[in-house]
Amino acid sequence: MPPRTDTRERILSTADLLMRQKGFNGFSYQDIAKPLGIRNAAVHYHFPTKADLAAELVENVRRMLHDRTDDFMARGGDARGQLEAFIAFTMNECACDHTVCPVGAIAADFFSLPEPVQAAGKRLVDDLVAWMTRVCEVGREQGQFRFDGPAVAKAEEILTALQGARQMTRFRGPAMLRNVANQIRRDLGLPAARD
Amino acid sequence: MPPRTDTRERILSTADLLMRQKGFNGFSYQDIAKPLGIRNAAVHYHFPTKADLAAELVENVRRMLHDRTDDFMARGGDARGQLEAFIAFTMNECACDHTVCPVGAIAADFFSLPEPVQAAGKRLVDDLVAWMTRVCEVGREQGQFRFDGPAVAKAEEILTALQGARQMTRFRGPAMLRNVANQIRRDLGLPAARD
DNA sequence: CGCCAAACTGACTTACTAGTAAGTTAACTG
DNA sequence: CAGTTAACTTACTAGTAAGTCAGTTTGGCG
Repeated sequence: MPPRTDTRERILSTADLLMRQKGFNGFSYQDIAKPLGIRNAAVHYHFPTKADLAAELVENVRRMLHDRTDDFMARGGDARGQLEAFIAFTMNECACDHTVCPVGAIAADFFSLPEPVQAAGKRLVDDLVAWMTRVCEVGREQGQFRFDGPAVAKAEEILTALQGARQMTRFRGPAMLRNVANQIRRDLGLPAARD
Repeated sequence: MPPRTDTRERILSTADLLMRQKGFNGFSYQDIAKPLGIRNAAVHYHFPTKADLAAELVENVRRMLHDRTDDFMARGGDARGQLEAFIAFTMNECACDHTVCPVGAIAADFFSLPEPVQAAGKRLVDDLVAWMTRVCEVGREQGQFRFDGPAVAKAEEILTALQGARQMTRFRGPAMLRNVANQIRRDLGLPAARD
């Protein structure tokens, strides 16, 4: 049965935005409660500690990634389509609300994070790398992508470049992310998108 | 004349480490003062606000970069040597103290930062991109590097990949940064370093 | 209707935050 | 030697952080 209110979901979505805009240590339970018109304690009712909240946020992203990619992981498919969808997703989120990805949001503050949040981040990154590695493998086998070296290294390069670009966009504006996305395409032998 | 104590320098170096390990919002004046055996107020004496401290940290990095690269910026030189030195510097810092670069440290928390710190970050990123763009230009002209597209896009890709890799290393271990560095080399037509 | 439990509120604690103000020490300076 | 100043300490404020707990509202159910 559905919950009687959607408060829990609204807390998650508010916290998600705050964490990706300001980092794990850059927002408080007050910052979540105020715009939702609820009290501090209501947030604690749903998420006893901040670690619970952040870990669930990261885990949700991992589940979403899993849902979107498990078909490709199992049966393969259009590698270029997977890559372009990820780039588009990244650019869209970045343009909409100037957020970084959750990995970037917790990576910088890593050594000030509670252990469960660190662990959730590790699981997400492992899944991301596994998926992108498969995308690179399949893309090269099918002749869509051209690159030297192991697929995992190429995958890690693509992911880290996009993550870094999304962060640096805050200093240099959206052109940077477009440039990096295009360079990733060129390196793979794909045509760059027009700016 | 030299200052009568080195407290100011020791504050800077302690804060630098803390900020790059835990992020701007992940450490306090207490965290600086305690290991130095001084009081909270002594830190405020040298750096009235946390923004003053962080902005100076970032500005110091920019000056260091400038000092190390102004000869190359003015007269050109060995592009591959510049790139390799930067990769080595990045890998060394990362391995020593598990820090991210100052850009990464403040990028994630960007929208919770005081304006002077944001501005200092922008200046540093602008200088970094200008330098790496020149490295890519010179490297391609001299036939050391091979890549398609504008040099600035390649430069941004290299910088963002290294920054992202240095962060993700926290989740995946040092192999990730080595992989990314090698993939950057391969993409440029350079031989990968042995692991 | 009355009961129960989920979903809160109000009021609170404890700990820590950045920052300040006034006083102290010790080295240099005239 | 007296005065000045840099470099602090001690003691503090006001605000905010996460987290707790006892009580209240609200909707569903027998």
